[in-house]
Amino acid sequence: MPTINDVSKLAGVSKATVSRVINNKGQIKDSTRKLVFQAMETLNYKPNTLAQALATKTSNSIGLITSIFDGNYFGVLLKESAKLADQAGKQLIVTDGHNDPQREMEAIDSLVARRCDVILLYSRKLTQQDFKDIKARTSVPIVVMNRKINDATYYSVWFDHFHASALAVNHLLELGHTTIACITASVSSRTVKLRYKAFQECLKQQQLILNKDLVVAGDYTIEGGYNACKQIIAQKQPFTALYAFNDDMAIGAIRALHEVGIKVPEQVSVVGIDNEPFGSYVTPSLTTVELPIRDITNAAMKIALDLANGVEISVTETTFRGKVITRESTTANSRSI
Amino acid sequence: MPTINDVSKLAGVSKATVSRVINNKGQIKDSTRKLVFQAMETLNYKPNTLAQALATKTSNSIGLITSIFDGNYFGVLLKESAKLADQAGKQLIVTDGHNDPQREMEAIDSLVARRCDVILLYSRKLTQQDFKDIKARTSVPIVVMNRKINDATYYSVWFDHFHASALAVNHLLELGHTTIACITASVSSRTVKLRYKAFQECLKQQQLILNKDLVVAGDYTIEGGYNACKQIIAQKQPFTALYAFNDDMAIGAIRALHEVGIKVPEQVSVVGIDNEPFGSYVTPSLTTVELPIRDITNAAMKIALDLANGVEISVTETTFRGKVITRESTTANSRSI
DNA sequence: CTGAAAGCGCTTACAG
DNA sequence: CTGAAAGCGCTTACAG
Repeated sequence: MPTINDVSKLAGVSKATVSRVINNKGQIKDSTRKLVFQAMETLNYKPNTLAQALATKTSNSIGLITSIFDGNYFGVLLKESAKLADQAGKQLIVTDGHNDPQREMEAIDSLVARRCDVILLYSRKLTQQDFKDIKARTSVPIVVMNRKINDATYYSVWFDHFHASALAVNHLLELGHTTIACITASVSSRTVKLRYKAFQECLKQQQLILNKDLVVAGDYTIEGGYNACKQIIAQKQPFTALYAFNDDMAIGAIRALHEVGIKVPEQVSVVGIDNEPFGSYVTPSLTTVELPIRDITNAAMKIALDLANGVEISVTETTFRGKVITRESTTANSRSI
Repeated sequence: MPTINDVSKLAGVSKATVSRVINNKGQIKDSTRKLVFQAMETLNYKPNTLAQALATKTSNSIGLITSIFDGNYFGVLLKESAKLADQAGKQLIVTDGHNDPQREMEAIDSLVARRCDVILLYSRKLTQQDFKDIKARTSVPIVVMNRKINDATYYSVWFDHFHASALAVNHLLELGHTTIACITASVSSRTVKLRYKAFQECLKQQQLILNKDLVVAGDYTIEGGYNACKQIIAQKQPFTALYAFNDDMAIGAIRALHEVGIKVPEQVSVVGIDNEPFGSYVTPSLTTVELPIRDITNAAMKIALDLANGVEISVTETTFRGKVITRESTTANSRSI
């Protein structure tokens, strides 16, 4: 690979001058600029980004830590991030947090070691204490996605998962359902806790009793939803609605109900969360809560890029809310009419 | 951020010695090693990866260029890559090729400028000539995924898309279908061409006529398949089977058929490609061709890591083949019995 | 408008 | 076993 020295020799100027034309800085005679361009051209020279980073102390890179790699949700998150990073001339370094607090910490260390300008952390497992510890170790700005952080030194962009969950549950309640089965998630994340809490509170508000036999944890996959629903059915207890913590599990549940001859939505209404694209194409089409993943990604990246460019940022917390998409899988509770 | 100099001062040794303990190279007295470790600990020192890269001329990073961000397929590709890179102590830099040859070229340049040890290129648009040009510009090893390259200086790992397509078509032919509608793809990629060619040739082999009115292009989305199928239906020409170039479009097509009262599979059999997880959970469940995306990613990453580590590699081309997964959406052609 | 020199934070022969 | 010095490929005051 040719270096700046090769270019400077061929062009017959100092490397300082070459550097200036590369970065378009300072005054340079047109004729020498031309000379340098020619030399770069014939050598097919590309400045070594690593050396530039070392000299300027900015790496022009953004680190992204995530543990989610499934579904439309993640694809949008990543495509949008890559696009925005690209537009800003930054490179995106993607790291798997393995859904484990320890590994997420290591991922941060590794991105810090690489001197990322800023880190995007889509975290599910770190505790508030962990977040404190991180700040003690590094001064690299961190934008946390999907979590609300009680610490003004963080920038966080998150979904109001309590609200999203309440939307789903209230949708069923409004349709007159009073016995609602629930497929929660086995991962113990803040998101799951908030969603479950909303489920409890919404029932409570209507003075309804939460039957724990009708609550089973899945693993966010279609199959997990299928299995969880089988377990619920095996309880042999009546229910007229089912709420799954994501669309994949809702689809699995519908399949399980279908297999034992329970009709959706005539006998059981089903609602999910995520608004996966296939939801409007399955039969029956799926009622769900849409989370604005594109918006959240854009907001997070905008903050990240501002931070990388040293722009002052005043808002440290941004909240996004979902909305119900009503389709065929939910209907009024016939038994309560 | 503390540097190696800070550590060396605090520990009272030269930075050469610090470097040695960091990299565990050469002989070091236990006592001084301890001293250095202590200093690193109290300063919370992390070596600057960029400086290391500059000094050693290896960046310990792998570039990945892709244009696909949808579906399970991409999630597996990315998760697997991230995991393997991580295990090997490499970082993964992800770049969007924007499904455009020009942009893919720029993406390569940018990864080369960052001195990636090796580049993984999931390309859909570059021509054989483009591949030649790239080689003239850079000596960074490139592993091409999803394409067969007629150039031994490349390493390529690809699906036999002709074969996969033939599997789908022959599956329908074996069930006695003779008039088969086809939802192809509007993107003009090598993959699409190969799949269409297989469609043509399989029909030809059975001396069947290909009715072009029954061939419509979609855009790989569910909605695209839905619209394409509407167009096909609007032709008012009989067909007993439909082959879509991916599962998403197949699902959309089933929905369109459903809406006009055409029963799947009783009146029309439908087959897709990809084996998306939801395929076994929709109604009717979807017959499809599974492409071993996990295998192909592993193979590509293994080659990439070997290249990064200077291991000699003898195989420059690896081919993977899919297999039919038969489910409910296809059945024997009743009219031909 | 341009060059010589110092510096970014590491590694690695070379000497001892 | 350890240190001084040169070098990786850039940038950027400083001088002229």
